[in-house]
Amino acid sequence: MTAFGFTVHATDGAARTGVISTQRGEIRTPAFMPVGTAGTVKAMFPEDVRATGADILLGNTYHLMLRPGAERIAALGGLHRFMNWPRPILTDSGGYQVMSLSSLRKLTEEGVSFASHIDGARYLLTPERSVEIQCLLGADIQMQLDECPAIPIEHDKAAASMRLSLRWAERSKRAFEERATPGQALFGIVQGANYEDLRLESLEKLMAIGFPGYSIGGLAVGEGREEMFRVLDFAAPHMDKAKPRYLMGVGKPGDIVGAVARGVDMFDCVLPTRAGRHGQAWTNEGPITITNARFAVDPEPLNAASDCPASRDYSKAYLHHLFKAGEYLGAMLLTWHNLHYYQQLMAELRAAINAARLADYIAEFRARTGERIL
RNA sequence: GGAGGGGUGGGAGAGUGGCUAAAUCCAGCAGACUGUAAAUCUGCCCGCUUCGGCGUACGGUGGUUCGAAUCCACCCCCCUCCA
Repeated sequence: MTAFGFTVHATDGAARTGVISTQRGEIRTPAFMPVGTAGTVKAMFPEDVRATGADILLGNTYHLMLRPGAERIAALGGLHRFMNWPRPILTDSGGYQVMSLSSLRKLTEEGVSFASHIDGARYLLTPERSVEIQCLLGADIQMQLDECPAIPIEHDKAAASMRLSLRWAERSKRAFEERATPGQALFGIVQGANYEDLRLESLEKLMAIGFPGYSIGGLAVGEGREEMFRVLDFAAPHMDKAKPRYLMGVGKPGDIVGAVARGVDMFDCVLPTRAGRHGQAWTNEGPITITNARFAVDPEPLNAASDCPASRDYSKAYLHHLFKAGEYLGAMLLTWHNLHYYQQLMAELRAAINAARLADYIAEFRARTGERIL
């Protein structure tokens, strides 16, 4: 049994490369984790996800507890076996659904009660139950239940929310220590919206509780890139350098590049998969919408030099046609391509940090994509 | 030749006197998507526009009416059945 651990290999400014060790394998950081909410990275075979370069996937407490149910997955051998992904899995706690399903839930000190979006049945998700579910799933890295409020939010509301998440962090850790098996890890989540005093209070108290990794939650929720980077600028330097830092739910390639430069080690985002299903593809020159009329007769692939079949072996005209015709393969190919693009980006960032030339890489990235990265 | 039904915006198809530049769907054009209630959602979609409007428009012509896609007359075309 490999104990959970994190080793930093190289640094370049605030950025660093490293490896997270888990019982199911190593995670090269900075890492991008494809999102497999309901036990599948939508429109992808697990082996193809791995082939893009993913070391770890994200799964979801809320969706899996509703269907097929955490106990059933446990009875079937756990989530890894269930979805045929033998490598590490990180599970979200359901905290994001506190925001995204705000119309279907009720928040109390005890926890969150949801009316299932599937059949309306009521479920109570407490910090303890969330940990229990994540243990039943067999998640290698678990998240504490938290409240993820959208920005803008008034200071006093953000403070109350952040402190509730802190109390839930303590309860989550207690439950985790009772239940988890060796090799699993539970991360605490820093909240506090875009208020420096709240973020620092959250960080300090979370570190006092003590976690093997710290997530930054409640960003990319409406504040914009510049504001998100401002929060990272004042929060990241205070985070434990020896522990992985996970920026939850982020983001666009430009967001990731900027956050890596500020010392973030882990990311997840639905964007490459969702946008891929919706016809958007990231290229070295930035994102394109494959359904645009100009691609109808474009014989070039998305990236002729790529080692990803989806990027290299199909013309834009063909991809355009698949989307216009509503064919599944279009969504499959663009998802595949986008996931590969993201993993390629992470590999390039790691290589740049290891070579101590991240600033050059970012300048080059900005020049070719036109992205604004402060 | 007779009887009946019908011709509406790129397509399908509502509408049967004013609330109609005309529902809805599709096609088309563009945009959004950040710890996934998302193979989803939003906007545009006759022309011109200084975005307030202006012009033209529901097979054709003429008429009734303050007002017609809607009522009347004739004409043209399409479909079904009978001969």
